[in-house]
Amino acid sequence: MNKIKPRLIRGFKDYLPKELLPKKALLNLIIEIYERYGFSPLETPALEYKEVLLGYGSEAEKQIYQFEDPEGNEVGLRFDLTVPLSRVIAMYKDLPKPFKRYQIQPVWRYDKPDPGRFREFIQCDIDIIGSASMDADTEILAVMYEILSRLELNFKIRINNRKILNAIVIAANISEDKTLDVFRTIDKLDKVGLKGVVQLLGKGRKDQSGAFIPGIGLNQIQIQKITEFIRYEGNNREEVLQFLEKSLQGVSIGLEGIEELRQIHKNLEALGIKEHVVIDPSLARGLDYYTGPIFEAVLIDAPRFGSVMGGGRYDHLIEIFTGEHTPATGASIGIDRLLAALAYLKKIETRNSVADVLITVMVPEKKIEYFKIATQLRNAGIKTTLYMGKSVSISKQLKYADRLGIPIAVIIGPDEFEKNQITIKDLRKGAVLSTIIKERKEWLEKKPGQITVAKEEFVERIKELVKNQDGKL
RNA sequence: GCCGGGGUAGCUCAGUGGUUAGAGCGCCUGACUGUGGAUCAGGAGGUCACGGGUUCGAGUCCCGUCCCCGGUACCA
Repeated sequence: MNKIKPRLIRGFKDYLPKELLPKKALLNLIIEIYERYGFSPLETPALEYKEVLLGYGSEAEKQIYQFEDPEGNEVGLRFDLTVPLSRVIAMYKDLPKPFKRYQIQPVWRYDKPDPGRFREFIQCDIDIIGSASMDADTEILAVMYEILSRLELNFKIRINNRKILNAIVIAANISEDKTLDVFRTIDKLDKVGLKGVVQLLGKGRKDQSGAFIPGIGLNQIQIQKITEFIRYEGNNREEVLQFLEKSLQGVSIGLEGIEELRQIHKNLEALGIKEHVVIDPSLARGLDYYTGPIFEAVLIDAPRFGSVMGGGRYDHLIEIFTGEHTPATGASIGIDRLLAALAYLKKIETRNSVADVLITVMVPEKKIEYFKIATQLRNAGIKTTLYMGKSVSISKQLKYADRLGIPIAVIIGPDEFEKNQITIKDLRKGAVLSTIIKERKEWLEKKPGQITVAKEEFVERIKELVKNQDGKL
């Protein structure tokens, strides 16, 4: 028989329990917070009509997985969650507005896979549709702030405003068609540094591999005007606002943007959010649809992972579908990046099993008794697995628990059955001891983390042990 | 998309055109009285990415394809 060669489609990925367990824990935390802020869940189909997907323009076309379905419809996999959201807003006109929703679903993009970047990935979006108020932007920021705080991370949320960036471009006397190029270049500040940005705004630069990247071709005066803003660092939000007010006098779009940030600033003060959220005139973000405040979160202790959350206001996007002015603001969490950063910061636990308890089986004839014990633990809400392998060796079974990362083993052999007792073993304690103990005899005698208790109390004792885990995800 | 480097055991990698392709780790079995780790003894595991070519002979040289890595561009 010809074996089928097992292989994955390029850019796609399996999630084994070891990776999926922390990912699900993180998603649960995110959902809990989204809902606590009153965002309701929304799900939409993976497939949309191509016409819908291309609603925002055809630049997207080459990145969409598309095909003709058996009925002859031109369809494609969604590449983001904003397009389906817009369609929903346009289709269900009786939805009370402002409409607050979260959506956590996979999207597909046919672009080059990179380490940590796949063609199928999950987006975790929150958006508020139908509110032009800065209160909506504040709420989005508050959610981002709360998630990062709950993860006990050292983070910074940078905020800026597209109106301010537009004003800078106007103040620097740069032609309108170059606006977006300028924004994208500013967006590279973290990556290439101020010097690199200056080169890219002007003639261009050579990268590490020696390749030449052409610049935008601005003149010295224009470049200087831009750098004046992006190199500015204030001590607090108020200081940055005053700097901007002074520098953008007379550019009305800029003053409008500053006023918006001032309102957000006041709201944040009222919420007690101060140092972690900063106004940063150098924040640009690459997307062209942003119209107002924009935000981005970075982890100070893991800067190489880049932004882990981002978003902003997009007041003109949804009207492409609705035909009427529909202001909107929102944000998205880069869950894979965030997870990678958490792993790097050693803030996630990696195990191959969800189970907290393995019940070892030494006397197969008494399997009904073992099942009853498993049931007792399960009824108490403890994730329990009963050994199902063929070995009756306790050694094998403990090794099985060890390899799966199951922290607690329950041992019931002839002695325990006779005395109506149960032995509970905390494998984490042994793991610590094993680095010290060199003699097998001593190892066996120590029986680390092991207690034998009356059957009546074993559920309670295990509950305590399960609770006693560190605060990792 | 473009430039560069790579693909040999589950993992990390050695292997000058010349016998039957190796190592370390991991895995499996056993010993050490009903206890993970350590130790000891044994074992399994390979289409040398795939296809073609050169050659008496290819893991090794050449071409193509696929995939991975680094850089760059793009990223709703």
